[in-house]
Amino acid sequence: MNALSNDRRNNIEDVAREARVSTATVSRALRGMPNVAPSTRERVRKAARLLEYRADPTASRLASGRTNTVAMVVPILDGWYFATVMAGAEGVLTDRGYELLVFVAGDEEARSRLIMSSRLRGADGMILVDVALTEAEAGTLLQLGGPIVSVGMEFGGFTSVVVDDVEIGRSATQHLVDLGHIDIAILGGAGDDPLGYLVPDRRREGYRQALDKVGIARRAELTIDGTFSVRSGYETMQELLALRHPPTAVFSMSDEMAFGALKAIRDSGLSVPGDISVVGVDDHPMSWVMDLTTVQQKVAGHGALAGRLVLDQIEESHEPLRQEAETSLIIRGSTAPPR
Amino acid sequence: MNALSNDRRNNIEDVAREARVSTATVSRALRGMPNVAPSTRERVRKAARLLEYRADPTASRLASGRTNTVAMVVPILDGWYFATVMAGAEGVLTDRGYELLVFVAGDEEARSRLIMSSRLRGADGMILVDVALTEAEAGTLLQLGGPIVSVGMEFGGFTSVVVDDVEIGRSATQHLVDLGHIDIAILGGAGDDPLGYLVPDRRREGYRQALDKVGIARRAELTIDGTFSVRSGYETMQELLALRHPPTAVFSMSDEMAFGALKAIRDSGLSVPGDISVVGVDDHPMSWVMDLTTVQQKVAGHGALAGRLVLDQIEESHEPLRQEAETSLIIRGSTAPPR
DNA sequence: CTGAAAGCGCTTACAG
DNA sequence: CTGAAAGCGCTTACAG
Repeated sequence: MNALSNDRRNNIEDVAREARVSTATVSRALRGMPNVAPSTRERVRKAARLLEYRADPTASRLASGRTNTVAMVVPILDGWYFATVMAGAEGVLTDRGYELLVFVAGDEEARSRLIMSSRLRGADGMILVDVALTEAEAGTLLQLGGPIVSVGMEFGGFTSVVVDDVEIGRSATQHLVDLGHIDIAILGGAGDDPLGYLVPDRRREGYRQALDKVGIARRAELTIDGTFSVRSGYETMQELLALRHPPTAVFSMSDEMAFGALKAIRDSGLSVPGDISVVGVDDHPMSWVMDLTTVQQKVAGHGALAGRLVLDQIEESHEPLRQEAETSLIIRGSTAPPR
Repeated sequence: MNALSNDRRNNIEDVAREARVSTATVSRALRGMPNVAPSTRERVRKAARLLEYRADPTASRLASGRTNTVAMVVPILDGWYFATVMAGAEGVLTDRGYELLVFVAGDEEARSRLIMSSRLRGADGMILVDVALTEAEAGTLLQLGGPIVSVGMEFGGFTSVVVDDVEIGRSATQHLVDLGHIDIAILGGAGDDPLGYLVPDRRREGYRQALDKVGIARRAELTIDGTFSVRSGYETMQELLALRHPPTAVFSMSDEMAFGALKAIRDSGLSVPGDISVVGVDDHPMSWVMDLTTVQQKVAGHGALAGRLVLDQIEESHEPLRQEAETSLIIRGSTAPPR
C-alpha cells in the first residue's frame, strides 16, 4: 500500500499495459526524457491520465538514488529569523524541483539524536541554520558525503553563509558614538559559547573596536549577557536601568532583544530616543513599526543563497566555500544625540 | 548510490555478513522487534555500530509502505502564524517518530501544481494550514486516501481544527462596546472569498452581532477590507483616519494588522488608547510589547492538535472530525473608554 | 526508439 | 528464534 492511500493505486505496470509499451518506456515518456517517439509519449501520457497515475516517489528514489530532498535543521521553528531563512531556501528548492524536509534540533540531546539517526539520509544535502555542532557531530555529518551548507556558523569542510559580525557590532556602535554617546551598553547572547557560537563574541568585538577607536573607556557593567529574545531584552534592559549611571544608548544584538529593551525603557517612564537611544540588528518586520534603528541583514537572501549553494553542490559537487552576505545600517527614530 | 553519500555505504547485507545472521534478522534486531534472541540482537548491534550502518530510509519506505512522514502545506512560511502552527505540529510528529515535509502553495498556480504532482504521495498524511482548495482539488486530495487535517479552513471529509470566529469577532467588539465606544471600525481580510476563506466573514459577523445586540447603528465606512498584514493594517487605518468622523475604536482581525494600525494612529499624532482604542486577534508575541488588547488563540496548540489528529488517523484511521479550539480576550493597554 | 532484466536496500509473511 | 525468498515500484545500463 502506498503512502496516503488505502485502495490500490495504479502503478507503472498498469500504465505500461494500458499504453502497450514497457515500463521503461513509461518511465522515460513521463519524465520527459529524450529518445521517445512523440506518438508513444502521447499515448503513455493519455494512459497515465486515464489511470490517474503518479509515480511513487519512494520507488523513484530507491531506483535512482536521488531523493530530490534537502534537509534543513534549525534550533527552533517559530522564530522570525529561522522562518525567514527557511522561506528563502524553500523558494529556490521548489524552483529547482526539490523538497524541503525540516528537522528541529533545539538542544544537544535532540541534535545528537538526529545526527545519529538515519533520518538525514533521506536527503541529498542539508542546510544547518545556527546549529552548533560538536567536532564529532560535524565529522559524522561530513561522512554522510552529501553537501552541507551552514548558515550563521562556520565549520571546516562545510560551505557557510555568514555575515561580518564584527562589522555589524562596529557599525551599530559607531552610529551611537557619532551621535555623541559615551555611555553605550551592549545587550546580547552570552560569550564563550562552548559550542562555538561566535556571533555574540564577534558583535561584541565590533562594539569594542568602535569604542576603543575613539578612546571611550568601556564600563564593564554596560555589557550584559542574555539570549536573543524579546523577554531577555526586557530583562537585561531592566538591569541596565537599575544602574547608578544607566547608559544613554544601547546596542542590542538582535531586533527582538531591542523590542524588549524598548518596552523596558518605556515601562520605566523614560523615552526613546529622548532619554535612551537603541539600535538593533536584523531589520525584523516589526522594526519598521517600532521605528527601530537597526543593522539590516537580508535574512531571506541568506536562505536563498544557502539553497542555491546546496543544490549546486548536489548537482555538480563543488568545493566548500564561504559566502559573506552584506549588511547595512538603517537609521530610524530610535536613535538620537544624548540629552 | 545513496542520498548524502559518495563512497559506498554499508548496507544491511554487510551487517548480516558481519553478524553472521540473515538480513531479516538484522532488520528485526535493529528495529527492536520481538522474537530476537538477546545475544543475537547484541551481536547485530555491534556489527551495525562497527560498520556505521544506518538503514536507508528510502528502502525501508518502499518495503514497508510507510513513509513516516507528514506533509504540511502552508501559503507562506515566514509569517508568525504559520511558523507557530508548524512548530506545534513538529513537536508531536517528532515525538512520535515522524518527519515533516514542508510545501508552500502561495497562489492558485502553485497550489494546483502541488496537488497534481506526485509530491504529496511522499507522506502518510497531510496538514493543510489556511489552504483554500477548490472542490476539485479537495477531491483529488481525498482520493489519495491518506488522512488530511485542515487547520483554519473547513472542508467536508477533512478533519479540521478551527476556532469560533464569530465568537472572536463578537468578544472583541463587545469589549469595545462595554468600554462605551459607538464608532467602532473593523479592519480585516476581504469578504466574499471565492475560495471559501470564511474567517473574515465570520469575524465580521461577530462584530455585527455585538453591535446589533446593543442597537448601535453600523456605519458602512467603518468596515474596511485589507489583508492580514502589518502593512495593510497601516494603510487601512490611514483610510479610517481620513474620514470626517474617524472611529474611536478599532477591531483589527489580526494582531499584525493591529500593529500597523497602531503605527498609523501614532504617526498621525494621535494616541492609543487615549484617542483610539485598538483590539486585535492572535496574541502574537509582539502584542505584549505593543501592549495590545487581543483575542488570544493558542496557535501552537492548533498545530499540535493537528499533528495528533493526523497521526491518530494514520495509525488507526478514524472518522474525520471537527475540533474547535478555545480563544480568550486578553485586555491590555490599547483599549480604554472613549474620551 | 523500445524492451527485457537487473537492481536499488530494505521488510515481511511463511516455514521451520 | 531464524532464514530463504518474494516483493515494494520504480530507473537504468545494455542490447537491439
